Amino acid sequence: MDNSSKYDCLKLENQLCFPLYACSKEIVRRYKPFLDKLDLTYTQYVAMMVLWAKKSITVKELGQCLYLDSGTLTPVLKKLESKGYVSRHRSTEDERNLIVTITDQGEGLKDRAIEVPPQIACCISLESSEAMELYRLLYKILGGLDEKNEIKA
Amino acid sequence: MDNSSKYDCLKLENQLCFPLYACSKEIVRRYKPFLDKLDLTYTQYVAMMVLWAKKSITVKELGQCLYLDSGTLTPVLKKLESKGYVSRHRSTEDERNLIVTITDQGEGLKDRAIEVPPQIACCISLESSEAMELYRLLYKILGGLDEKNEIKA
DNA sequence: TTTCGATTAATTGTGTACAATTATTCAAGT
DNA sequence: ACTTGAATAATTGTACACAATTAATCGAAA
Repeated sequence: MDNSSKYDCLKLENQLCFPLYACSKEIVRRYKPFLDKLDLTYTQYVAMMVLWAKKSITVKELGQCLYLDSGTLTPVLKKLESKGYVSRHRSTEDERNLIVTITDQGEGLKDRAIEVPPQIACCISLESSEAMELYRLLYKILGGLDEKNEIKA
Repeated sequence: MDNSSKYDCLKLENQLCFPLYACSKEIVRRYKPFLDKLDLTYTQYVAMMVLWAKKSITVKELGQCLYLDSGTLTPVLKKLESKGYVSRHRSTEDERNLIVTITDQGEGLKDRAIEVPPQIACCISLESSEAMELYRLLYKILGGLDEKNEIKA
């Protein structure tokens, strides 16, 4: 018999966003014990990742990398500054821009941070090919969302 | 030439968790204009989804459905109660349990809520088969995480 | 040069998330 | 009945996340 109803789209198990939300949340939670050892939260950790690669970046650019705005980043970066991992200075060419620069101490964290990704990887129960496909699909969605933003912008 | 280094695992573009985190966040943000019309946040919306299906549930069970604890759910459910969408009562058999029940008004929201999923779906730039594969992969990860929890429990 | 719109961070206010703790209730065994 | 340990929700404290607003700066056009 047919149990379908017009309300089926409202069932949690028929949603795609919900497992995305739950999965993200649960994995970030798994990071905590490892990041605690570095005195970092997950948000601080991804910000440091950008800085380990770029050394120096404006808040605006960092926000574009991380999909975060200054409302979120300002307190995060102040926290990282208070821990001595980054410094914050206004650009001399354009004082509207705040430039975040990694410190030697922040650079030093890198060697301890490389222990983290393998320990997270092993709690993701996917085959390598599945992980790659998941990666592709997520960036395909993000790319689609970005496009729609550009239209607005 | 080979540019690889032992720090490659710390690059944002080599992470699987980051696009998961960003994608979840960005899609939830896309819900906002639609959920505003229902006077719901995303968390309140997923809680209502469970209640539209189950009518009545304990906070503990709801938390298991949504991967949330009472620290998050208590204020969310109090908010939904203040809006008149649910009622909250202690179980008479076991007063430790708080039972959340949907009200007629909460039930009434359902007809307006069915407008939401199609409008979100159209901003997810995936083929139907890709969406199904993404769904499968996300639940595979969630299942793996749950298993590891059960060992601890 | 003055003005005015745009850009950028910071601030404000609301609402999650979650770890840790607390308070209440239950149940099993004494 | 009493005690003790487990279970459940609520509370507390910290840290995002984001919309909306504000403040400072820049740049281009009048």
